[in-house]
Parts: sequence; structure tokens; C-alpha cells
Amino acid sequence: KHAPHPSPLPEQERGTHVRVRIAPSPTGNLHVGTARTAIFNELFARHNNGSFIIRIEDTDSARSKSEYETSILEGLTWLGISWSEGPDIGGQYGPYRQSERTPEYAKALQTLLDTKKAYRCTCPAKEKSTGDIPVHSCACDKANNTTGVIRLKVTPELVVFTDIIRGEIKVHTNSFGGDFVIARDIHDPLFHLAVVCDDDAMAITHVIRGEDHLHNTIKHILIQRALGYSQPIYAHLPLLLDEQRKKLSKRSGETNVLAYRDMGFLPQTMVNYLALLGWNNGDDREYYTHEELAEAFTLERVQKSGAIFSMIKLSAMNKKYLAELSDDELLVWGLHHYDQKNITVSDTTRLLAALKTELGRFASYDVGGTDLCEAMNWHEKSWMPALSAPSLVWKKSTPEATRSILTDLISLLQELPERDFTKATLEEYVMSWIDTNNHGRGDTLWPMRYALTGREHSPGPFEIAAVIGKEDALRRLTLAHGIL
RNA sequence: GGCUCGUUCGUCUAACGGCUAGGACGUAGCCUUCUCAAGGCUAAAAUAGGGGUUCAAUUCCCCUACGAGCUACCA
Repeated sequence: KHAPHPSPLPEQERGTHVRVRIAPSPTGNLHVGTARTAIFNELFARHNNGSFIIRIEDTDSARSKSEYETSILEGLTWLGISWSEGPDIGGQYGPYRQSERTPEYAKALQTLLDTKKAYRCTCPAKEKSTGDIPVHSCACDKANNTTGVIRLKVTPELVVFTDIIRGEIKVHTNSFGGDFVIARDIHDPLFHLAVVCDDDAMAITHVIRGEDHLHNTIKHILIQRALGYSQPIYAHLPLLLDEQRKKLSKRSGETNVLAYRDMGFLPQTMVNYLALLGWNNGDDREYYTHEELAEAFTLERVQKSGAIFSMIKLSAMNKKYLAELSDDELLVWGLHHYDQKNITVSDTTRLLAALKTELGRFASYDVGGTDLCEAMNWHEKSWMPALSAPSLVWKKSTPEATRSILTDLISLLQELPERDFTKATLEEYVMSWIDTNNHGRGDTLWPMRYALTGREHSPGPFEIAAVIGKEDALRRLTLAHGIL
């Protein structure tokens, strides 16, 4: 009989304390699909006062890289997801890298070999077949080989388990190809074996992962039974889909979570959006803080069908969160984009003021505001726009009228003291001047705004003038006047 | 091909077996407006098809169609 696995926790606590994990393999950056799985796991753990654990699945040493592990953890940290055990912080069930747990797997493999539930097989690797299912059958299980891969013996039977999200799942072992490989060698386990050993050793109570693992779960249950382990509760999440309704992958578009950060998306946007993709609370509510999600989240309300990851909706949500940012947060957000482009910002006060004028207009840039820096270059001190004379004249005006208005506007603004260069005062002052002199609004405001920004699309002229101040405003207006 | 899962507006989704199938994003129109946005108002837009069960089906059951996932000595 297989000896019970040593557990750092008293036996009675096992199973009562919720313990969930995500197990990314460090073969790439943090994928949005992995991020969503992480979010669901973390929310489930928090909702149930349980533990959320990160385990690095690096049994494929050829493809695993430590910089990817760093990047994955950075992505999770940026999202604001917290874990109580993991490769970076350790924990009482460690180590949390599969490459450091080989002795555990060797022990389990030896047990399976000793109890004849697995055997070594020297047959060549199964060829990929396009037609019928290739069923592995050979005489290796009788040959007592001392070399070769290790296969688990599979007897024909119907395996049934209950998935919290999709109910009873039944798969007959005949359908997946006979005895399957669980290790290349006693010290070189495959994913299936390692997962089962770790989930047991780490006292994982609920395995919450993508639907693409549904068939693997059958294999895992078979290994658990052979090893005498108890079976965790399973919940298979619907997949994240691309526009073609295929599983979201690198070829679908950007899948790296950190790339979304660099595009201008906020972590609260990502968490909120991803959590609502496949889960809802049964009502119309769409906006939740991380805490509110943890409070409300249950696996029973997770959707069964896959959901398309939409940048459009993500952007709409991001706009809303951007508008809620405090000054400090907005500045940090803005500076990140200048850093991305290696642009040094000389005056952060002016940058913040400029960002505030652009708030609510971010949709007019590429998704997430990638060309925001260029659109806002008007805020820099002493910056001079590249103006074109035709653009300076409003569509219903003439160069002559524009020239005359600019002449008067410049002398008008010269009389206004610097401290009155605020949006409200400027607006009141200039608008009443327009009205009393019967200038057209467009005839005045268009050239004023264009002169200050060099752009046909921008925030309003008074907001702009308030940000750049009297000196810059007059310099740019004079420049504009000169080209007509 | 086999196995498994799935199917409500274009998308994300709501609806103890019971109002006119609701909301959000997107789209279109109008208002506002110096521009692009934002904001306000309005509109178009869905229960895949066919059988059952029931007084009553988006909801329960069956079949079909379609879609997806899996089908490695990757994870």
C-alpha cells in the first residue's frame, strides 16, 4: 500500500482549507489566458479565505527559461494578483519549481513501477497519425525492461468525474490511445505525472484551469488512482477566443499581458474585463474592483462557452478607469508612456495638466493611447508647432479675416495677466470679446486652437492655453499670425 | 477520423418553466459643438433547426446542424 504523502498540515485541515494554484510553464511571457486563469483562481481563493499558489512547470527543460518565469511573475504582480506561496517567496510546501522536485517524482515513479502499475517501454515514439487513433499496445509490460520511457498501464474503463462548471464528464479510456507515457526516465517526468504529484504534495483542493485540459484530467485521475492519491475538485474554465473563435494564441494578436500595460491599459481594467469574460454575478453589473470581485466570485456562475477577447470592449472599460485615476496615478501612467518612447519629460506639472485635458479623448488615439506622446507634444515648454497656412483658416472663414482676428486676439491676450490664464477665466474673457465684436466662434477658436497645438484635432483652446501659459501661448499665436 | 465540450442581438452577457427576452460594448441617427472626442437622447439588432414533456419552454429531454478543444517521449 502506498504510504500517505507527508503533509505539513494536520490531516484534518486538508480538504477544509481551500488551496488553489496556477501552474504556468516558463516558455513565454504571461499570456492573457493564463492571466485570466490566475485571476479566477485568486478570486476563488480569496472568496473562500483560501490560499493561492504559484508553481512553475518547467519539466520541459529545453523550452523553459528563467527570464520567462521573471516576466510571468512581473505580469501577475502588475495585475495586482497576490499569492501566498510561490517560487519567489517560497512556502512550506516548496520548492515551487518542478525542476527542483525531481526526487519526489522519482519516488512516485518507483512506486508505480514496483506495484506494476507502470512499466518501462522501449518502443519508438508514437508517430503522429492523421486517421484513426493510434492505440499503443506492446509487450513491454511483460518484458521487465530496465530502460525506456515509463508508461502507465491503462485498463479499459469509463472514467467519470464531476466538474463544478460543466457537470459530469465521462470519458472511456479506449478513446485516448492506450498506455500513456508519464516520464521519459525516472528522473525526467512528464507534465502529467508532475502535476498529479505536486497537486497532492501541495494539498491542492481545487484545480481550476482551462477547458483545453479536460482530457488531461482523465489521465491525471488515472495517475492519482494508481498512486492512491485523493482527487481534487475540478473546474474547467471556458477558453478565451480570438475573432475567428479559435483559442487565443500568439497568431491571434497580442497575448502578452505586459504588452497591454505598455499599450496603456490599466491593471484594474484587465482584471475587471478578464474576470467578466466568462463570469458574472447574475445581474447587469460590469464594473468591479478587485476586492468586489473576490467578494462576489463563485465558480458556479462561470460560463460554459468560450468568449471572444475584444480589444474594443477592453478599451471602453479602460477609458472609464482612466477617468477615475488620481492625479498621481495619472501622472505615473503618463510617464510610463514617455519612458517607453525614451522621451524625457522636463516639467511633470505641465504633463499632468496636459494629461487631464486629454482624459476622455484617449479613444481618438490607437487603442490604449500608443501615440499619445505625439498627440500631446504641445504641452512641452517652448515647443513650437509646425503650422500650415491653409489649416490655420477655419473652413468657413478667410485668410484675411483670420489674420485680422489673430492680430486682435494677440493684443487682447497680452492685456490679460498671467494669473488669469485659467480655463474658466480665459473662456469668459475671450468668448465675451468674440460676442461683443461679432467675430464668429469658429473664425476665432479654430485658428487659436490650431496655432497653440499645430493639430486639427485636440482639446479646446482655453484648456490648452491654461496649460502652456501666457508666454508660450502668445509666442505660438504670433508665429501663426506671421505665416498668413 | 475518434473522443469531449459547447450554441441568447455583431461581441460580452441577464432572465424560480410564466410581463413586450433586459443591460453593456460596438453600429446608425439626432442634440450639443471651433475640431476630434466626451456627454445627452433615440433606433436597428438575438433564443441555430426539428421533434418531444408541459396549460406554458430561452430554460427540461432527444435528434440534427454548426463551432471549439483534445487526440506528443509539450505544458
